[in-house]
Amino acid sequence: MKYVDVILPLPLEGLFTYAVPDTLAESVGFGFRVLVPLGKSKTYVAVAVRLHNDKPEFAVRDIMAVLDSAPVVLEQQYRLWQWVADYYMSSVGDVYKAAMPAGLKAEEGYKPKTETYIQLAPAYRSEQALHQLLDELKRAPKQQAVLIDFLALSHWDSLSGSQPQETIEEVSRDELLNASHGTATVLKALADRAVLQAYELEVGRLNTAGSYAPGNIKKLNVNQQEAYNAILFQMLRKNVVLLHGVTSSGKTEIYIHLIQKMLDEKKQVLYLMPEIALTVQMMDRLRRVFGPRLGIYHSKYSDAERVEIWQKQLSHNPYDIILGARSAVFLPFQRLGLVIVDEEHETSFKQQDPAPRYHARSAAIVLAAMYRAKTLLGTATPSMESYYNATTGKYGLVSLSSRFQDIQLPEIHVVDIKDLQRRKMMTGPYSPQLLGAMRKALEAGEQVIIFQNRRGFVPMIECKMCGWVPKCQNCDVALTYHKNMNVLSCHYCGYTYRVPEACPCCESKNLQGVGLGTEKVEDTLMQIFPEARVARMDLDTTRSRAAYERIISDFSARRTNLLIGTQMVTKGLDFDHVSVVGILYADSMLNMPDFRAYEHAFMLMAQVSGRAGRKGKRGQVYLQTKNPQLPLIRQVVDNDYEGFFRSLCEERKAFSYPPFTRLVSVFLRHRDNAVVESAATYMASILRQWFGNRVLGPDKPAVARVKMLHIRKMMLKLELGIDLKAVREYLKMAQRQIAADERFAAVTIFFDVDPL
DNA sequence: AGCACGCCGACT
DNA sequence: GTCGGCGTGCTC
Repeated sequence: MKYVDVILPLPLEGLFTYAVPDTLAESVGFGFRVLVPLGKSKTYVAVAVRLHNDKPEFAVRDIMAVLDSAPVVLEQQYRLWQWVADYYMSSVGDVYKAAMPAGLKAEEGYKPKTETYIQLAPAYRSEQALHQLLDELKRAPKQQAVLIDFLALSHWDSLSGSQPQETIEEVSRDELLNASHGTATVLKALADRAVLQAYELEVGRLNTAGSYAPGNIKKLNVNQQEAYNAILFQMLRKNVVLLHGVTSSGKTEIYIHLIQKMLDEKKQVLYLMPEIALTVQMMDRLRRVFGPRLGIYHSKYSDAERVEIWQKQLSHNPYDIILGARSAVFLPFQRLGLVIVDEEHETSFKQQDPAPRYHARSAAIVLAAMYRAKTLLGTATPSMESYYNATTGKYGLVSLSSRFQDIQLPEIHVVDIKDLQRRKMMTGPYSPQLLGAMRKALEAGEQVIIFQNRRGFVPMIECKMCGWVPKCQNCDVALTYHKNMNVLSCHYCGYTYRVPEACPCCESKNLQGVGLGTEKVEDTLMQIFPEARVARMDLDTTRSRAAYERIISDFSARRTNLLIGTQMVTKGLDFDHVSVVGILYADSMLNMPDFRAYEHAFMLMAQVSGRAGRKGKRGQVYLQTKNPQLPLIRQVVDNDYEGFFRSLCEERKAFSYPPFTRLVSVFLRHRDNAVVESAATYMASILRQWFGNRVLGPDKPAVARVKMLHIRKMMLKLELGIDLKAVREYLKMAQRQIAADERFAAVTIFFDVDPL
């Protein structure tokens, strides 16, 4: 008897073993999907990863079917799945779930897209029969017209005799209806008469648009060429190279040359971009050069499209370049030569909520190593970790400090809003300097970006009489007021509530908003600049791929001239006519109770400032803050990444934070606060036995209850060089020990390795 | 993750 | 006396 070990798409440890009936024994192999029963009534699509003859001790069940005739998961992919599961302490089943498009994991699964086509019934395929038919249709002029149009579209030269089969064009139903102005009814009448017949044809969803046009590659300028050469040189010795290039230094052009070099060597390239920044701009730029050799893989694309890309990558004719977000690291590659991680500092490369909580940058480096490929990290503001690795020599480092075509770095004006408020010179959250610059820019036909990192109208509502604040029933957070929908919404669980007319405590009607969200910015700026064409870009306005792309293309084409947004507007967008950027309140980014607050604030401000100024004109950035004296503000103004990095290093070293230590967060969740509290205390005591004062906490996180579950958090601070494998084993041991205690059996414990 | 099994409150 | 609430434990 043959057995097969499979991965189930469930958060279960380890593999499950099934028997392979003799009838299927020849048709299953590594990486094949098999249909298996689980429990009383469920069936799952599992991935076979080991075939063997070792009879297990437990009773095994038979696999029900083999779904593939060739592997859909390659050995290297499975190795990456194992690495992710191991390193990030999740099950392979979770990795499988994250890695594969839904269509490949579902039983009925992916349905090829079909289109209805029309053909002439065989009985009428002779000249004589056709003539007779057209004659008979004289009394049905609409039908006759549709038939004639059909014959024309299919190149069936009806009156001068039949055609050889090959020259007949397939005619789709839609095409025929469009061309003939006929109606579905008329077509149906012809079908009922058995004149025309419908049939279904599979059509691909994938874009094969454009043509491969390496001639469109622009020549590199001297600085770019130097950087390009330096990257190749560094790659002789290092597997990972960091390209630190200021905004507008032309990093993309360098990437394009590197990609072309890979194509010349018959290698594939994976180009990763942050989830949110996968812009039309980048797609267009790459497609103009690489045309049909480029595939796009992104969560905003339909699942069916993703299934087709997956299958294409397994075929004999895979895309040579994949431009994709995080999950594209899990695609099958046959001859990967280079991985580019663009905007490598972006935190959206780390998956936050469902497990596996993996960092796509790390996964990319591991993936590349498996193929003996190289990884290039690119950014204007390197992450702390990457820059540190570059300075210690673990990564190669290439800097590109001159801007393309002598575009000047933006001029950053620090505006002290504390002082202006005292002198009553602010118009709401706007300083006169910012408003003046905006007015000038808009009147000159230029564009403006305003950055405010809160969505909604106001992040909180408060009763002015008694101080009552509406909170979410399920989570410990204040509700955000959304004026457009006129609801209060919880940004943690998504629940919406009606806006109360009066305070439920004191019945006062004096409820007021506190704080500032993008909706309110939009509202007030439309009043101040009634002639401006305003667009807002935040989570609420970009739910669909179409909406997201429209906002960007409208602003690109200057159909809008004032763009308001959350951090979404900071990410890798290049616009040519933005002369003014406003950061309304820098302090909100600094007041986070988080050791990364400074890092994130610098990144955001540097990134959003980089949006200002293009060809020929120096951009103006207005940075409003109550603390203009902070060194961080100075570093942003001077575009002093080195200085920022040095001061951050000192701080991180002094307080033993990454990159001088490694962190693992431990979360406990339960619906009863007292239970989770004592479970956390218990777990901390277990962990301290092994890890001593490396254990911090347990603490209540900033939001201590989400979706009805109370949360506790501990942190492990581990010195570099510690045996991480052993650490993970101890953590799992502690987890098992908690689960074995009947009081805590229902407490969910999970880990976040290298938390952000 | 499902889903069945099982043990306690409001109904015929 | 039962219907059904969800808390617990298992699935090759």
